[in-house]
Amino acid sequence: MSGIESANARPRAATLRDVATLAGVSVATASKALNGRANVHPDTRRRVTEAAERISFTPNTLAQAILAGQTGTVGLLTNDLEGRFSLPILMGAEDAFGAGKMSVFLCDARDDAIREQHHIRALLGRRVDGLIVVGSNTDPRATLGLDLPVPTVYAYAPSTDEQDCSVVPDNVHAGTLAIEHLVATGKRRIGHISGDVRYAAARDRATGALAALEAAGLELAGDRVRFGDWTEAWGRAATHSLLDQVSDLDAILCGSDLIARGTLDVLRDRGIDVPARVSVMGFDNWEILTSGARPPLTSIDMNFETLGRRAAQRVFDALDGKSTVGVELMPCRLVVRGSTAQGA
Amino acid sequence: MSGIESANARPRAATLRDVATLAGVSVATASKALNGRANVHPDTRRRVTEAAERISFTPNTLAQAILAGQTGTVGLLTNDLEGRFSLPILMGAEDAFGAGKMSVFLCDARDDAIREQHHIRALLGRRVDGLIVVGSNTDPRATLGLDLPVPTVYAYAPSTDEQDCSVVPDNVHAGTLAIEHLVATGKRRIGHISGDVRYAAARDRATGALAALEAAGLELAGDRVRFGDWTEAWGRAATHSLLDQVSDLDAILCGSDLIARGTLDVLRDRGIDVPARVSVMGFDNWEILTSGARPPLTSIDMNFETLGRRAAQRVFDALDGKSTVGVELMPCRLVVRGSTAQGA
DNA sequence: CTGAAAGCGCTTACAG
DNA sequence: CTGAAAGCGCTTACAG
Repeated sequence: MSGIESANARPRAATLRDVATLAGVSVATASKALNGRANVHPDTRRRVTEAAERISFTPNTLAQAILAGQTGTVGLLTNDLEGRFSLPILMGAEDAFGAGKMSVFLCDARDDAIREQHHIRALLGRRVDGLIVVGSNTDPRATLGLDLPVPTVYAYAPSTDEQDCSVVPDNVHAGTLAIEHLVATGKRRIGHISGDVRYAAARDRATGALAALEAAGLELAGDRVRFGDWTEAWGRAATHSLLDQVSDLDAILCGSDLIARGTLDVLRDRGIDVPARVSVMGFDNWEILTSGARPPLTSIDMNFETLGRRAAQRVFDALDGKSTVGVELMPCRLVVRGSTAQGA
Repeated sequence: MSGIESANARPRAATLRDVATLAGVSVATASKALNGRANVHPDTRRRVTEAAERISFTPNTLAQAILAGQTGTVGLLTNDLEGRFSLPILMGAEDAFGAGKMSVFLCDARDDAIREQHHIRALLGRRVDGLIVVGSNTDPRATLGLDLPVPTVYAYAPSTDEQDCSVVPDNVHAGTLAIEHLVATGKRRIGHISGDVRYAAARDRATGALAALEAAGLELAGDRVRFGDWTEAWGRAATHSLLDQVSDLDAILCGSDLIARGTLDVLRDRGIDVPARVSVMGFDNWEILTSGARPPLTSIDMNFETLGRRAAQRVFDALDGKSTVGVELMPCRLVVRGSTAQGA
């Protein structure tokens, strides 16, 4: 009873040697049998497989990796606390890699350079095959350096260095898409309220929107884009000011779904029918905000999963030597709901 | 020019042998020098350190792990698409493990048992030291089995098996906290609107709320809890019905922030002052919903980071042999805002 | 203080 | 078809 084994003794996981012994073959043969190599007697293979099954043998991927020089592992370094981007991107990456082929280390750097370096070292020590870096917004971010020993792809936020590989949503095109939709539904007096002008997302969406207005031969209602911040409160304030200035306003494009919620509230307060008199749309297609709105909010989806899949694909490409550099812009997608379409 | 090296040849990462050669010592000595072992001549240590620095040597954690029998790695298996719970839990876990000490594999099973098994196998193959399983809601979920070779902690959703270790938010207490706050602010005619009754979260919060009402010598306004679904639309519908039924209603406790948003909108539509005449609160403390509300919404925070830290702690405990079983309930936290407190 | 040797769990030529 | 040997990158007794 006074044995050396403690109550918490967890049995070491079964090893290939255990399997081999149980099956009465050498480790080499066991390895070949399990890995489907040719030149193994069917009976032997069966015995080995059964032995493996019996003791729940799971090959030690670490040992395999150390030989193969590849770990089947990717590091996803995020700065996005809410997981608004990271999780969809992770899912896209998982899909692209093929279920179970690659495992993903997720670390959160919390927009802190020190913590980021820390995580990078840890990931490199674990010999990840590649790195995907997810920013907290679409502003360009400092590169991790070009001398990283593994292919690195910047997702959502591009790297400042053109030699890096970045995959970001095409916010300019998103802005264009939005205006084209409003124009197609017959709107002509369109205003634009957006978030903090210091964000590239705000500026890019506005750029696309203004270009599309010009292409349609229209002018922006309210003289200028109302930049402010990414809040409902700003959406409300700017909507009041826009309505007061432009009496024949018939649509408001909002820089985010959150801002759009503020806009919808004010229109409702002032008894203005949406979408009949003024239609509204946002960006991000954040379901929690769009689906419960009155009416449900039309929005531009940033296609995060596609983004993640593409980022993973580019890690693969680099691994295959098909390295491409520069910023790749990913298309966004219009999702129409009641705030712009009667009866939608 | 027709060499065998392809354009994409990525140099193999530096190895301890490289360092040793460069420093003119044996691999064994290099290892000791770098790992701060005693009995290494200062000069030798310096030469080795410099050599390592020079060629950016990062020790191969896989090789170390294979010897140590520990990988310093934990698997986080989630089913929470939005990352609403997973990311904060991941962050809590990262903190608990100590920055850089442990790395986390994150996989999303998407509430699919097959995919879950798939990920488990992959994680076990990678010899994670432990597993944290995050559910998509607080309903008990099927156990992964008690014969897992590594300690497993269920977070957010408890395991159905009492022999497993689970860490979940105390929704009953959350309900109590909420009512106590409303009562403390002078409210006496309190109604409760909640989400889908099939969710434990809805039932538990109601249980806590009713108990607190009784303790305060009050009755639930509106006869019964209005269970429905987790949407703003339901919040609106139920609020209308509650207001129509209870003329002297002075507070509405909503089962989630989303429902509460619906409630706030209806109160505003009907010109009822919040919080002076009717105060409102929700659960989850989802900042995107609470901070922009009119007025900002008081809510109960589920303390996800604390939950994650605790889950990680319990993985540690199990690793140390201090294995505890059963469901651990974690306290929630009241966050007061304008919807229950004048001038807050 | 230093290094040769053994070994972690696996795979891959290479003999038999 | 099978197995002994070498080796991946590292660490840890054990001699010197």
